[in-house]
Parts: sequence; C-alpha cells; structure tokens
Amino acid sequence: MKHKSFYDKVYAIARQIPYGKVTSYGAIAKAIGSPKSARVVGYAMNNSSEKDVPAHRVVNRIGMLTGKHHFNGSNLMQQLLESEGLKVVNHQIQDFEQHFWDPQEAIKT
DNA sequence: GGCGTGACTTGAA
DNA sequence: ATTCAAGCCACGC
Repeated sequence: MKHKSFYDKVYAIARQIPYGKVTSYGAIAKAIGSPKSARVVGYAMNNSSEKDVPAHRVVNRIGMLTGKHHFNGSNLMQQLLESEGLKVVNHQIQDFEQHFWDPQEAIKT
C-alpha cells in the first residue's frame, strides 16, 4: 500500500487520542492537510467500528456528540466519555476546549 | 462510470 | 447574530 487513503490517515490520528481527551473532525482533517474534508473524517468514522478507533472521543467543533446516533443507537458514547472524566450534558461536552486534544501532536512523530 | 449522500467546517449574505 | 451555500473524499446504487 503505497498510497494511504484519507481514511487511513484519519484512523491513524484518531487512534492516538489519549484517554480523557477529545477532538473534532475538522481538527483531524486539518492535521491531515485538508481542513475542508471534515465531512470525510466523519464518514470515515462510520467505518471506524471495525477499527481500533475511539470514535467516541471525536465530536464536532462545538463538542456535540453528533455521531452518538451511529454508535449503538444508545447513550453509549456519552457513557464512555463520562467514564473518562468528561462531562456530557444534552449530548454536548462541557468544557470542551479544556479537554480538547490537538491532533497535531499525533502527526508530528 | 456518474450522481448523491454523509459522524463537518467555514465564510458570506 | 443567524441562516444559506459550497467544499472536501470515499462509498453505494
């Protein structure tokens, strides 16, 4: 595999999200080099179920659990985040910026 | 092989 | 300040 797909890059980064931290689709897309491809990141997450990617730590720019609907159809995503010390209210992460993790830390070595 | 859709984001009206 | 539209890449029909 010479040319890694956009997805692979997404997985590579998302997989490195540390415990208790979260990031946004746009941040990952930006880290990859396509800040406008945030949608693709989200779509990639759609298949992340088969990957070792903690998709529950990936939310949109405002910290909203937009993808929670894609998990189990339950509040599993919220449960996981709360289990990691995060506060989730109304499907939204409280103090999102406080727990935000910069994907740039992953791509750089 | 073309068109539409999707876990988003940003800029402009 | 809010609403609309466009852009990005991959996948399904």
